[in-house]
Amino acid sequence: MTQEKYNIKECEKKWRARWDEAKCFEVTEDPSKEKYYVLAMLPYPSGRIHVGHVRNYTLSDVVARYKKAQGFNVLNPMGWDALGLPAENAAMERGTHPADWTYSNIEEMKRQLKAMGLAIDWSREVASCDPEYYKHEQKMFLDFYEKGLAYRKESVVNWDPVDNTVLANEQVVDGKGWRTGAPVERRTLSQWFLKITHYADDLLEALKDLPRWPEKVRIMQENWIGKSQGLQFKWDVIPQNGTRISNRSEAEAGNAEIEVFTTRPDTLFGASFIALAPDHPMAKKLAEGKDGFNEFLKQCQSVGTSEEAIAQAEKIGFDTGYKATHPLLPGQEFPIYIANFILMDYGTGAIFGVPGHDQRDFDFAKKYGLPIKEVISSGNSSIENEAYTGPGKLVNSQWLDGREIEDAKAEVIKRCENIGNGFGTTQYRLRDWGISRQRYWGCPIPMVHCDKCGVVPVPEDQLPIELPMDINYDEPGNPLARHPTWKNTKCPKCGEKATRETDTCDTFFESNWYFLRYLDPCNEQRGFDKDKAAYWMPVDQYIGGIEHAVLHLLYARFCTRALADCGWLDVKEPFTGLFTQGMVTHETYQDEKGHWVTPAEYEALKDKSKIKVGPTIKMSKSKKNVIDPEDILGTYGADAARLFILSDSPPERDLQWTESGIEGAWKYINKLHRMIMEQKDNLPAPGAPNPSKFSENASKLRSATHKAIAGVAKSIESFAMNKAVAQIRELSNAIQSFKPADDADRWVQREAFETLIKLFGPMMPHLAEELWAALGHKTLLAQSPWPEVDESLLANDTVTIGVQVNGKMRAQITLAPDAAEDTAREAALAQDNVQKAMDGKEIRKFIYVPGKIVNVVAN
RNA sequence: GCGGCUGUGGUGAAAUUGGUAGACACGCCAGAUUUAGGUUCUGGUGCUUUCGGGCGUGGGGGUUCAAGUCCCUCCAGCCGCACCA
Repeated sequence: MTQEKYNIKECEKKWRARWDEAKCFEVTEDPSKEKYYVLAMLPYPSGRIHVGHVRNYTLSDVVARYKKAQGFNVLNPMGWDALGLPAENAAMERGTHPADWTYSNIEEMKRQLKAMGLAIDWSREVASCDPEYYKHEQKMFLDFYEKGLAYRKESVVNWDPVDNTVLANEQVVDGKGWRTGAPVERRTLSQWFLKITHYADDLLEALKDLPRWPEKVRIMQENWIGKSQGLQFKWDVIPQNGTRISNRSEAEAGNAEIEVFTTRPDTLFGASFIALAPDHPMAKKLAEGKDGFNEFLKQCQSVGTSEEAIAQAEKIGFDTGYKATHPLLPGQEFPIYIANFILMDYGTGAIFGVPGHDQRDFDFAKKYGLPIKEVISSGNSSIENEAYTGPGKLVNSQWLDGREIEDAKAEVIKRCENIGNGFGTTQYRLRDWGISRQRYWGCPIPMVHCDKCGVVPVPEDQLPIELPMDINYDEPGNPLARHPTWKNTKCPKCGEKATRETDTCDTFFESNWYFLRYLDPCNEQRGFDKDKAAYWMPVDQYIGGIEHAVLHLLYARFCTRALADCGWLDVKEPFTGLFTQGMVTHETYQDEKGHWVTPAEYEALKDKSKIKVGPTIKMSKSKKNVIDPEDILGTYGADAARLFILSDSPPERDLQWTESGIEGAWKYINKLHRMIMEQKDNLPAPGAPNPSKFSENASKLRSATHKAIAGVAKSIESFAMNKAVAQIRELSNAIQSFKPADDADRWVQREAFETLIKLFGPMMPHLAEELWAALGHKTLLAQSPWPEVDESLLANDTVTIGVQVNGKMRAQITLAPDAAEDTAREAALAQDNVQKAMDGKEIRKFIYVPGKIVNVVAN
């Protein structure tokens, strides 16, 4: 028998055109409706969409369409994170202009995304490389500068020698550039910084108010911010000749004190040495010219660059010969070392070593023969072989003896404060965000350098500072800096000749606020209107990859706070809900020679026996285990791709892309189409009155239908899309096995069909529209509400429960859900298997949980 | 080293507050349709068995009438951070 086949390509195209005509997904602020802001992380326009994009945007689309059906005013926008290095690399390789490359990529990717049938308000599309976009970013920077949230300082920076630019701390992974993988070098440069540390505590504390964020991401941010509380105080340096450093030699030495930070002030009496970071300013002063110092410094630098290598490296130190004292430890002198395990970046770059209770100090003390004192004891703890860091009470500590650790900490801080040397303080691991990049394809930093006036901000009315279009990549380095005229300008203050800042912003700046630009994308005067932000913000559901757990998500949280402080909006926490999707993985294939083979090549092979099938791993170009979404959309259509992505694997977990999986989805789509097309002409008209009397089978189907409504809604809301798909398939199975006998049955069949269509609408929107129309509806399903649940149909008349004897399942009985215990007992004991298992033994206990279980305890 | 997550059939996975483990699929087996393959439809499919049963959620132990779920302990894999004082 020939079937009327579902013409996927034409139907999908048709419905996308209909949605466009009806402007289905274009929204405006509507105070009468509750808003819902769905945000998917915006793509970088690399040229082609990849399967990760398809997963991301399918998820956001299901949420958007579902919430819209629920009656929310849903904003679901899309844009392009369009500044960045790949454009420049492409420009160098192909001789095109980064702008041309970027805009043609955007066009291509937009076409691909549109083929997915996403419920996006494209009228709000933004591209961050548009001067109309970065103009507002420049204004933002000026406001930050005004508020002291942007500043310039000379600092040691991470230099990526391949990309020829600076990297933020967050962009250095294992001592290597996050993009290039090249070992980063240390350079001293004058750089622009954003004062993210100003918000360190708020960024940390507010994580507690983000219950709809994954725990994992909150922990990662918490660790990144790295708050620790302790005492900062000073030790006096004694010169080698035994007398205190005089004022004159103090001036020579620069300082006669060493300031340290500790989280364990309680262990003060366990101190046995002072240690400075090799790049500590005092280190040079105390050790310069001494025998072996230069060799020591060299040794410090020879350690590998990876974090792990640094952490595992042997602890080495250099004895300066100087000693230090502290007023709370009268009569004691402590040697001052320079040690490779002390970081200049953290705390004060100096510590006092307590070998008994810090493993690093312990290792160091062992090596250099320094005293190891026990000052904390739990009674059975020991510092014989390793440092003791557990709980206990203070010992060998004079006026602290017997105290609890926390108590002792407070006491030492108090005494230091009393003698005017030191204070309780908080340290953060978080550093300010260095945003200067020595690249062309970024947002120009709107600053001018004037010989007379110094650094002068560009006046707002001169914005945007646009990138020049006539650039070349004939030589390495920043094309902006060597452009013949661009940087020449006049000082806004004195009118004399001046030079523009030629550094551009880190491209993470653009993604700091794009979700705000979506709210008001055509506003020329301001980045966005405050009232619009008041309506739409915060983002209700943000969806994207885990790789942005720290970088982007922390920067965006910072930026929203900074903007709030500059009066741009009143919300300071941008994303109330966050969902991080898993990766898309695929099997790997290698031929006899070990060359990687693509899945498409593998499928096309007649003889697959010579191919070695390797592990399923994240799709990567180098392993060639990549699926091109374009092929999938072309072959199976958008709905099949979307369905497959939502089926089986929970969205937070990795998704294994398989040929059989996508085929299965495609078959199901055809099955649904066939099922409804075969029956549609037998059904009553849309909106026919409820016959109110139903056969038993029809009642069962109604019950299944309404259970599915409640079940699918719950699953979607908890991001269990795989379960939602399973519930939809369960309903369609029930419908398929239902054989209508009369008009009432056919009414029920229509109800079930229509419900089914509405339930899979968010997932397979094209098919849903097609079938919705086939059932005689003139309206768009995309504009129809979610079906209502008839609660009375959710309860079962009877329920089948298990009967256990001594905890082992022996039989099943069917009862009313609220059947009395006597009824249950009678039914249970009437079962042959139950009698057999009881083997004539006496009933000691009879447990009956209505609707759940019977357990007969007999012995 | 520290922190987190995960471990359930051949595979992806389900399983309210502890209450019939394996829903829904993929694959596989058998049958029907088809010239054949594919599609489609029907049935079966945790392992094992002497067909009575027995055993099953990474291993071991515990609590309970009852444990994938709670507690203790060990193991494996993945991810993040890593000399942070």
